[in-house]
Amino acid sequence: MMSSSRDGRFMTDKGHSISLNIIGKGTWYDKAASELVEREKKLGRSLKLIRTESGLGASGFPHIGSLGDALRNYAVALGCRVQGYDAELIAFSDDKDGLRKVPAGLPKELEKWLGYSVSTIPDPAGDCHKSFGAHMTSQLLAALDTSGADYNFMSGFECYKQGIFDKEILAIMNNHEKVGRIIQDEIGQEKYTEELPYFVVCEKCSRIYTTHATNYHPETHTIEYECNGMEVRGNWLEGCGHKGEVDILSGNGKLSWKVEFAARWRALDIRFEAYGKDIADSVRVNDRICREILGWEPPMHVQYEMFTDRGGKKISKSAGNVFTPQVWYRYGSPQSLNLLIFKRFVGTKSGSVLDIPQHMDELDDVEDAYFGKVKMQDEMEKAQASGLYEYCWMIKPPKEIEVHVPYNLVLKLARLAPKGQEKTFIESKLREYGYLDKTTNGLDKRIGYALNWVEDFAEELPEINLTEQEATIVNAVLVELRKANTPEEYQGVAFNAAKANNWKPRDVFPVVYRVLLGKTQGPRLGPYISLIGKEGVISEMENAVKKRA
RNA sequence: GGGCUCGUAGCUCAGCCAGGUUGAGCGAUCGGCUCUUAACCGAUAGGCCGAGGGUUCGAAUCCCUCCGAGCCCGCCA
Repeated sequence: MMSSSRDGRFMTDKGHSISLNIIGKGTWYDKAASELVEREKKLGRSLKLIRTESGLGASGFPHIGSLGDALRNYAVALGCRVQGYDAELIAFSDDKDGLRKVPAGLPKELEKWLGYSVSTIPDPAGDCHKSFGAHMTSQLLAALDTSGADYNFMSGFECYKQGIFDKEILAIMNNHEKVGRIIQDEIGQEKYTEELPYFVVCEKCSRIYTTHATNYHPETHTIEYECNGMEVRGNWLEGCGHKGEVDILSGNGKLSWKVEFAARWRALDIRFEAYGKDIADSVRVNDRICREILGWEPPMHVQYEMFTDRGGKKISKSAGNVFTPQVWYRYGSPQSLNLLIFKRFVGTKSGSVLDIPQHMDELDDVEDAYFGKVKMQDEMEKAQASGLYEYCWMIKPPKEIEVHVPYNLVLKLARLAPKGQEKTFIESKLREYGYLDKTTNGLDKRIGYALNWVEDFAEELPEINLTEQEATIVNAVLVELRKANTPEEYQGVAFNAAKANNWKPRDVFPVVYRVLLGKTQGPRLGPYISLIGKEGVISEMENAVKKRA
């Protein structure tokens, strides 16, 4: 039935028409939200508030992937809002988890805290937060704030303390044999056919990962445990030997991950959770626990690929040189990082600082689509690009377009810019190239990002080792330069030097640029010398010649 | 052993969800920007979309099989 002009190419040459309805803003998130709403309707659940969830790791520095998980889940909540439903992201901190490994970059002394809940370990950065876990979580929450997301924060530690999961804990413990069978059935892990899926905090040594819980007493809802040690990430944590019995509703422990998601989903009424493929097995188990033990249909899922660095290796929370959102924000805008995260829901993507220029430019492209600055023949294509832009701004896009300058151009100018006059130099060049004709909105920020980049990734200037002939050339240029006094005259010095000695200009310029910039190419000399100052250039050239001698 | 992703121009990738004449950036070649260069502008070259089958009026796109590359899980959380 569709054949109006706005459907463009969807009318085929043979006259077949294809129905096309753009869902929401036309992005993956709109599609997922739409499916989610349909699913909930079929299940007959309330649509008053649709909750999505992201687990916030609290045992290491949050990296780009941690933010990616939270933002993908947030975007589905946004998609629900676009459809007209109330929705929110639950940002759930896994701060009841124990410390399993000292994160790279932190002192070895922290090893004494291995096995303790991260909420009971002091903040390694000093007194800025009340615990190790709180410090790590706050980093991710800060990134979420910068990204523009809103969320409902919950602490696992507090949830256990307040008894939020009591009903679920009881249901799981009362059926722990069936739970053990499900785990074995799904992933072949036999551990929980013998043990209870609950980690007790040892009453004597206060550690959570050294205890084994074996006997459950339903009438008192207590479990017996023994602190006899456990292997954690290849290291043996020796137990203190204590034997005891605790109330599982006391908050003195936590559910194993193999069953905790399920408890969270039902207790917090979670309807959607995207997850990285590294925890695919746990999610599969939890789906069955949720359905078969808790009698509640688990949330809709989407599995996505892990972020990888340029070498294709997983970015690990505990590996060194963690690529955190804060690092990205130093060289690129929050929206450009949102774009990296949002542009594909499931596919592999690299998460490297090297991607920042590309994403800054790509954001300009989708901004053009949103503001109608580019013609797109296809309604769907246009909707997807401008929709993506809106999601990058969390559906609150700015009213005015920003200045668009290729990031690599600003970088190049930033590299060439004379010290102390970076901003003036870059701005004047960009004006010369005609980039600032329409607006300078956002220019300062862009220059700032590029300057940060150059400051942090400055390439070592290669040793300027002039040959005898090159030294002669430099000396000849020096002769001319001493006579010159205006930008116009500066511009002529290389040519005059060439003429006077019967060289070609192309023999002279590379040498001059190498002395001044360490490269064989560079900006127009006249204005550049005038910006740096004649005296500075003369002394640099003299030094280069002197070094040779 | 279980699962996932990718394979499209010399290179890096986009397009695939929701089928309708494959695009971009870089690189290459040539030209323009009143003298070299960066940048910018213009033009040209370059792809049986990994292979084979299926569905369809029509497949890079959906389904199956195979080949190749990579990742996750197979401790624990």
